[in-house]
Formats: sequence, structure tokens, C-alpha cells
Amino acid sequence: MPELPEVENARRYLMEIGLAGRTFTMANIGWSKSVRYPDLEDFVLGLPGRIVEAINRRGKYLLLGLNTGETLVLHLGMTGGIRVHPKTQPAPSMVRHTLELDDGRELRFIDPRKFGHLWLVDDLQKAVPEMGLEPLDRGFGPELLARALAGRGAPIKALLLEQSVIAGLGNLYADEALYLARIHPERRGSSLTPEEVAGLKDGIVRALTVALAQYDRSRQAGWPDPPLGLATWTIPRKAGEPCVRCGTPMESIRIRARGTYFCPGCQML
DNA sequence: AGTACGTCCTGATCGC
DNA sequence: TGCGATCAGGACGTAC
Repeated sequence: MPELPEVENARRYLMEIGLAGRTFTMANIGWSKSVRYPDLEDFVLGLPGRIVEAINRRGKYLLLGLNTGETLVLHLGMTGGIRVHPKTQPAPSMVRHTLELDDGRELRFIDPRKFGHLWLVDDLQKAVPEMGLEPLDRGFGPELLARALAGRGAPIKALLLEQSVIAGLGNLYADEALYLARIHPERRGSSLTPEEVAGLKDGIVRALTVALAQYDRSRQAGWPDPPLGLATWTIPRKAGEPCVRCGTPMESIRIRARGTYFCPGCQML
């Protein structure tokens, strides 16, 4: 599922295929509920003629800065992916929307489960809710993470999934980070020691960095059409499979209705 | 405010 | 072998 590494991979892909400087000429929306702002008519009428000037990311949101000062915001949801292909090239399955460009190509928004969303906003706050720490920023340190977790009694796994606490983690990398830090997912956020918070910060950064490096290699190897997703975590996501670190069978529980995998041998309560 | 849960979706997988 | 039931989860609305 698209989490920070997948969205950042999409951002780098859009940079590398030369989206910057291109003008949108038409928006074809195949599932109207995907457009969150403005209404469908204004979105479709508003996009043509706009030039992409910047390609940024905040958490799991892709931010395409336009020459009008507006931003085209894309969220890939659970199953979303982005491709830029010549219009004449056969489309992959499950393309829900296409945004045509002035150079004969089109941006294809793939989204089998239709959980992805698009916004065209003059003010970013209309699309992007309050975001927490950006884990790949230089300033991301154990003190900030500790402050974000202070006074929180929810399970640490649930807190890692809250975008207002830390931006960009999803179910898979949250499990991966806790595994690397050897922290049980049901530990209360406020119960972590400073040492554990520091370890968790390292686990988060490591999980994301390793995944991103793998995506960078895949883009080079697969140019111009690299794979959309890679399995970049080390936890066996199947109960009973041996932990790669200590051999203990992995355990599966549910936290906030999310499948959560951890090793009861090296992630103690 | 903090916490928890149902809802939206459909391809993949499971079980009889 | 086939087909219906179940599972998967990011973000948001709602409830306590």
C-alpha cells in the first residue's frame, strides 16, 4: 500500500519523467467521488491550462504546484499508483482517471479500490489536514518524537498510524519500525522510555530509508516504467512464520482493525 | 482532547 | 471445480 516510500517514489518518478513544465490539457475523471475539491465540474474546468511548476510531498500527499499558485493534490489511498505514458500506449488495468498533458502523454491514476483522492486548491489547508513530524526531515529527532507521544495512552502502533503525530507511516512500515526497535505494538505511547523513543526514531528512519533506496534502484532498473510497488519490509506478515531475528513464530493481532504482526520473542510488552 | 469504531471499495483468497 | 463469503486498510465522520 502506498505509504511514505511509495509516495516519495512516485514523486521522484514524476520528476524524472519530466512532469515539471508540462501543461495539463484535459482531466478525465472516471469516478467522481475521487475528486474532493472543488466540485467535479470546477475541477475539470479548472485544470486545463495549468502548468506544473513544483512536485512536492507532505506525508502521503503528492503536491503538484501550479503556475497559478494553486496546488493539485493527489492521495493514492490504499491501492493507488501513478504512471505517465503516451496517450497511444495501452493503459494498464484499473486506470480510474487520466490527466492529459501538452506533450502527447497523460498522467494515469491507477486505483483499483477507489480510495485515492484528488484536490485542486488555492489553499493547501483545504486538502491536507494537520500533519505531524516528517520522518525524513533533518530535524526529526528523538526529542520531537517523545513530545509527540507524551500523554498519549493509545497503543504505540495506533499512534504511529496517526498522520497528525508522524506523517507518512502506514500499517506496514509502522510494524516494521516497531520490529526494528524491538517494541511491542500494544505498548502505550506515554510508557516508552527515552531510550525506546530513540530506538523507535531510528527504526522509523531505517525502515523508510531502506525502502526508498530499493525504490531508487527499481526506478533505474525499470526505466521508463518501473514497478509501482515493492515488498520492502522484513517482517513475515503471516502468523506462525519464524522471526528472521530469533526464530520465534510471529504473532498476529488487530490494533484499530489493522492487521499487526510482531515477534513475541524480541518485542516484549 | 483523546480514544475507538464504522464506512467506503473491489481484487484476492478462503471455505464448503 | 465453482461460487459465495471474507479479508485487506487510509482517512474521515461520528460517538463516547
